[in-house]
Amino acid sequence: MDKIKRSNNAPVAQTATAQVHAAIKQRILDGDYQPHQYIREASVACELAVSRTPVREALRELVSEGWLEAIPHHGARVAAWTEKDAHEVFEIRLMLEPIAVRLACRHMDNGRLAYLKTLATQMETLTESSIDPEACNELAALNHEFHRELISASGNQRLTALLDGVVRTSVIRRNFANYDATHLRRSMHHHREILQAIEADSPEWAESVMRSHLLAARDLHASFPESMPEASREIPN
Amino acid sequence: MDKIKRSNNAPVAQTATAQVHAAIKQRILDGDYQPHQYIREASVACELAVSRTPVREALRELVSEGWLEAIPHHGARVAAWTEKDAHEVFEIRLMLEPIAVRLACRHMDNGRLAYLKTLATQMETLTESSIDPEACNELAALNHEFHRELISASGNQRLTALLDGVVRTSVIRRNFANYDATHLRRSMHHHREILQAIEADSPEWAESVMRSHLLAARDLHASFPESMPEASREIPN
DNA sequence: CAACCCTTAATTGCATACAATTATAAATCT
DNA sequence: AGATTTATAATTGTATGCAATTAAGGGTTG
Repeated sequence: MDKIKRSNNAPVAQTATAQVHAAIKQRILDGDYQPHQYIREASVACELAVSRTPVREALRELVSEGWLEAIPHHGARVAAWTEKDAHEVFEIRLMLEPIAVRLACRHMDNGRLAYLKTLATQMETLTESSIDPEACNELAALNHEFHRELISASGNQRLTALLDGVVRTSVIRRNFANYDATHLRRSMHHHREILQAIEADSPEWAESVMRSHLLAARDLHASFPESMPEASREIPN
Repeated sequence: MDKIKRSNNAPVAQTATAQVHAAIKQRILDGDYQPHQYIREASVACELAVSRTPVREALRELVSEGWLEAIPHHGARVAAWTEKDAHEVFEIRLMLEPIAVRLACRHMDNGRLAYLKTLATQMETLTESSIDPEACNELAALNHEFHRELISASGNQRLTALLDGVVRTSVIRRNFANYDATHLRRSMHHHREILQAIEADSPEWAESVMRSHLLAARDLHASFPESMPEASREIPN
């Protein structure tokens, strides 16, 4: 009796607008649309065989989600990602996630904890095996799901939605291209330690580890200054 | 040589969509649209003498901003405000604003500080005079501007936008109806003390006062349990 | 009498046509 | 030749008409 889990809160591809929404987001993720490139309504409408109306609505949604930026009477273009953006996101995550984990200690239930453990195990298994691009994608997805589930346990739905938006827009390309074996192992250990702290019912411990986790990730990111030409890389954490 | 300040980042009422956006938001604020009431595209379009298209786009924007909630194939209705919502918002503000003020200490410049002082003075003047409804509106607006300007000084634009959204949706009715003279004086003192801490270049002090400020506001809010029937009141802080 | 199906009304979702605005570029004037 | 102006094309913004979906009410049937 597995409950259906929907990790992404994107609109289900039932209406045309939702389909266009998903399609454009995928193209941004895949790098088909490069930063600062304008997304023309007519082009997308033609390619996806729909009218401009659902395209317009999808673009508007993507703008409000931070994927695109709208210039009045000029259309929407892919949001570029600067070092300042990365800095801002880490600053915000450092304010929210550690305290969120602290709150999560109080509201954690066995089912969720078990799910988090399976996620951690899956990530560890992937880390130990070969590091092909496909595995990197999977690792990134699992990592996001882990963080999201942990935050969700705080019981604060607004907080979950907020962080979802903040973190999501920081992931342009889903790969761990510029990773570091040492960092990766430490990261996996952090995940385990957070779960152990929660089991030990020590909010301060869990909060502290999460803070270390994020600070380590920020440091790693700072050590890759502007290396990628077109789009920012995945930031492991 | 006053620089033009735009405290609200709402779309300027130039395009029809922006006008509809502003109009509906105002109606929500004024209580013309009550919680859980459906906003029909056709009605609004007729009343504002525009077509359904800009109405649709405005509604979609308001949904993404948290003013409305969309039910597929049923339209958008005014988001209701529960005690849980208020709790979540305070929890988030407590995570973000104190640290934001701490950061603001490092980036504060004289011009901004002077502006904050004038805001504080204006609020104090209003507090000392009579408490008519009009003064309450003005006080709430100044209070928002004060907090917003303070957070903005953190230098983190994303953080400013984030908090703007979180706080904004918590204000359904712009009044200080359920205020308390004692709280109000304490609140004004907090504002002054934060500015003094910043001038003294003491981030920890400023952060601590902001935390006290928010905790006091939360406590006040908790002491008015579900008193208002239709829409939530302004939460003074 | 209750449960089910079908019809109907209302509303949103989508497509197309047209208007308004702006960038581009050629042409003209100084 | 350089700057300015003006026409043109491309793109977004808006209006209207139609299709799809859903909720409700009346009718039918067991």
